Amino acid sequence: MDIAEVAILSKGYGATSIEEIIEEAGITKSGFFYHFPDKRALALALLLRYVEAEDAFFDDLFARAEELHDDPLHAFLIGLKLFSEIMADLPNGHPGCLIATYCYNERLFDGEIMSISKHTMLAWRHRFRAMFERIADLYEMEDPVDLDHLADMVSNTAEGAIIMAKSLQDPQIVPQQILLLRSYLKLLFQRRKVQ
Amino acid sequence: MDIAEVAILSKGYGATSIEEIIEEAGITKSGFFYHFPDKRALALALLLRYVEAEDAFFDDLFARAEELHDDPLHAFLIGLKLFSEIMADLPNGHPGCLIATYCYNERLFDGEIMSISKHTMLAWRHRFRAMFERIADLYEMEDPVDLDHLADMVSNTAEGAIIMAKSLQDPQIVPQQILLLRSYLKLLFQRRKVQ
DNA sequence: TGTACATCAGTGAACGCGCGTTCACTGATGTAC
DNA sequence: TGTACATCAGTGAACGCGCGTTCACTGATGTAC
Repeated sequence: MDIAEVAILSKGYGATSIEEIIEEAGITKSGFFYHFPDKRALALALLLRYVEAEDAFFDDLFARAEELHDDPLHAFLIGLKLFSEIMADLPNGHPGCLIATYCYNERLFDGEIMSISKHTMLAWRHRFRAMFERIADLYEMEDPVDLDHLADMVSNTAEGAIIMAKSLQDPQIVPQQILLLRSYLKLLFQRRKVQ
Repeated sequence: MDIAEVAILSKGYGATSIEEIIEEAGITKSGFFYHFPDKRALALALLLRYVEAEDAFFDDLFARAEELHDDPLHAFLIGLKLFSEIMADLPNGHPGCLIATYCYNERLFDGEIMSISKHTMLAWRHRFRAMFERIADLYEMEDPVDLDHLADMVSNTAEGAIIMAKSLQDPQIVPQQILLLRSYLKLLFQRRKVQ
């Protein structure tokens, strides 16, 4: 249930009881255990669903951006702009990243969930690295940095911004920080086009 | 107790029981309640202690950096370099940020704890903003960005990197991301010194 | 078309455990006179 | 210096509650012949 995701994102996994999820879902506790063998199966199902949704989101986002500009750098910059606009328009701000919650609850989970988190982060690294490689083929970097680190910086910015936004109760921090990442990439690549 | 901080950082507040804290501390449960009126008093005490330690850490760090260079930009870049080196040398990586844990457990806490988190983040913003203002007096920005956003980017980078490092089980991500922030500031300010 | 059975999508009541909290107490140390 | 009392730093046992989980069950729908 989507209700469970909201609850876990605002209270943490260990502090979210099945009781309150089913109450909001209007189901009985036995009904819950009909669908999930135990509580960690819920955690797993939520994570898989979340990862899939995020992947689809980034697929769409950068596909749209690439429609708008042929150059990989400008397409990426447009993608970040679109990303920041979407984040700015979320009525209650970004609800939180499940992977971040799970990572601050790591001792509660078995290896499987931590392994999925890890591989999701690695998949994001590869996604963005591939995009940066295409950019670096066309543009010389102003300050040579590792492309894996740069790829991680995209996830990093989002994860950090979500925490800042929650702590400061200001959802606009997410789009602001995305635009700062965009500013960095502009300065890093834009100046020198190869040949 | 410091034991409580480690436990909370790896399991979350709601999922950390007093029982396991006292077991590791070698104290009885009644002994715990002699020191703290209830569990949330522990959360509060830990947060205050954590914030004080972080503030002292940044005071020291940038004081040392300013001893090494008079120019505010170069002093800041040196500070970030030192920061990244300290993070790289932590044997088990950064244990986690209490504010981040608490923010992903927000529904468990009263307004006081969330308010302290918020004001701590604001204090960090002011700290870094003041440093960027001194830099911006001497250097023209290559891409004009809001100094509050830029100040937030420092905390943002650290918060995000801690999550990435935990998820990917690679502590070196924290220093890597700090150095990327440093790279951005170099490109943003370094090129054009005023007059 | 009717009957028999199987599966699906749950329900309701009960379980044992561990949690946060309370409370009456205790032995060691400090202070007054 | 000795005694009386006060405070400090806990202890031990018990509490009630809510949690995750189990299990025997039930009514509605689907399928076979």
